[in-house]
Amino acid sequence: MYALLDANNFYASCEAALRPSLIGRPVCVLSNNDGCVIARSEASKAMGVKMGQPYFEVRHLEAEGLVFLSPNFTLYGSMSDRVMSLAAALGPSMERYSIDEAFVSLHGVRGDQTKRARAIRARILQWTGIACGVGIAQTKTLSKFANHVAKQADRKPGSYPREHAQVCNLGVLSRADVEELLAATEVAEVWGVGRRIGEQLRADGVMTALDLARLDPAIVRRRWSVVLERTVRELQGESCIELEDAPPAKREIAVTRSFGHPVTDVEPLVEAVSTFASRAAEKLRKQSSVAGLVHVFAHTSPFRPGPRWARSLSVPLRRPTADTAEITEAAVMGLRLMFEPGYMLAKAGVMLCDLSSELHQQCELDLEVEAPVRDRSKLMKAMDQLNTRYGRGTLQVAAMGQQNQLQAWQMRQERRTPHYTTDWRQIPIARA
DNA sequence: TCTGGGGTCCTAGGACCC
DNA sequence: TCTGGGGTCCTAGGACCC
Repeated sequence: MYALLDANNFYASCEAALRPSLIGRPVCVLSNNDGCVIARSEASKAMGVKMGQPYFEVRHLEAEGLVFLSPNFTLYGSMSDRVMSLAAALGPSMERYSIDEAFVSLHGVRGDQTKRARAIRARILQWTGIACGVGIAQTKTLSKFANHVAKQADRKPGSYPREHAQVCNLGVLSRADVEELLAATEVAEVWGVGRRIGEQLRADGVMTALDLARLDPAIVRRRWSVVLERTVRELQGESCIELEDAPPAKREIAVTRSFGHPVTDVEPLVEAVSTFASRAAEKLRKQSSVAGLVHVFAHTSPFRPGPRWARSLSVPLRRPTADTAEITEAAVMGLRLMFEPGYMLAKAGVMLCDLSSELHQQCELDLEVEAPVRDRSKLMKAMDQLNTRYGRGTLQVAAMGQQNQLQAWQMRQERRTPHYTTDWRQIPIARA
């Protein structure tokens, strides 16, 4: 059995926990640069604000008392830590699925699981001010579904039977009762069914979660995919998706942002990309990985008229590294190579790919006896510790001058190590 | 004027090899 | 004069999640 615990309107709830005057009021949290709505309190949903809706479309609702807030991701992160540490009491192992959701294995947990979940839910609400819903069932997909029922029954009277509000345990229901709940749920609400597949399913007459659960997995595999087949099996009670209590290291790391105002010149872009690369390198070191490839991209807004421009470029690193300066240098290098002036750029980003374990890297370095590189690695660790303690950006790697960067890069090419296989002059410029 | 920022997995098709 | 077939690896793109 699995439990899925999910905080209600998480970012909006965090803000209300910090400022109790917001409780019960219509509140929306906006994305970076106040671009669009990324979280809504119940009262703001009732006013018709949609998830992801641009701020300028709903701004007029301020006059009706709707409060718009810029995001405070540091706050949400620490609130998440507190909620999760309390949720961990549900069972022997837990997977943090997102900032506001966790799957908990209930394997070996005895006694009344519904009662236990209600007690823990109440504790989380009392100690953090965050309200959660809990779904309990045989598989992850069914526990997601149970969680959906728990939340809807709580806030939309009449949607599902009242007794399932806040905590819904499918494990104690009869098969007929579970099917009744599935039949009352649109197919697109099922975890793993998105907009596209949802449309196709409806076109084929599969309207509810029960319709989907009654399909033959083999046919689903042929008609759609193995992914949807797994979803069907999970809805039928066959567990196909395991709990990942020790999350695998990320296979790629991205830092990307939309700009508050369009950017047309290369220098501000270099500054932005340097910041992204630096943040990405920090994330990389946090999971003790090194990257083999730096991917940098920039593009104009897809929503605005005017000439479109979108490019990206992959820069292979001489050797896998987690060094901020080397990664930043590669990203800026790539940016300068692909940049063309005269476009209103709306977004840019840096992605680190070909990630591998730092331990593996250490072995290679020991073989090479490259002391300066090991010292740099220690320097990076010290920098991360300082920045964790005194706040992000306390200590940064100073950007080298443009000419210096080009020269340094070219010099390295000339005396490149055997690990380096690609000549940057041959890197194709990808056009998107 | 103004439209988020991350991630994952799967598949199809091309390149390459024997 | 002749132009296969199967396996593997890689990449791009699509679909999904929050």
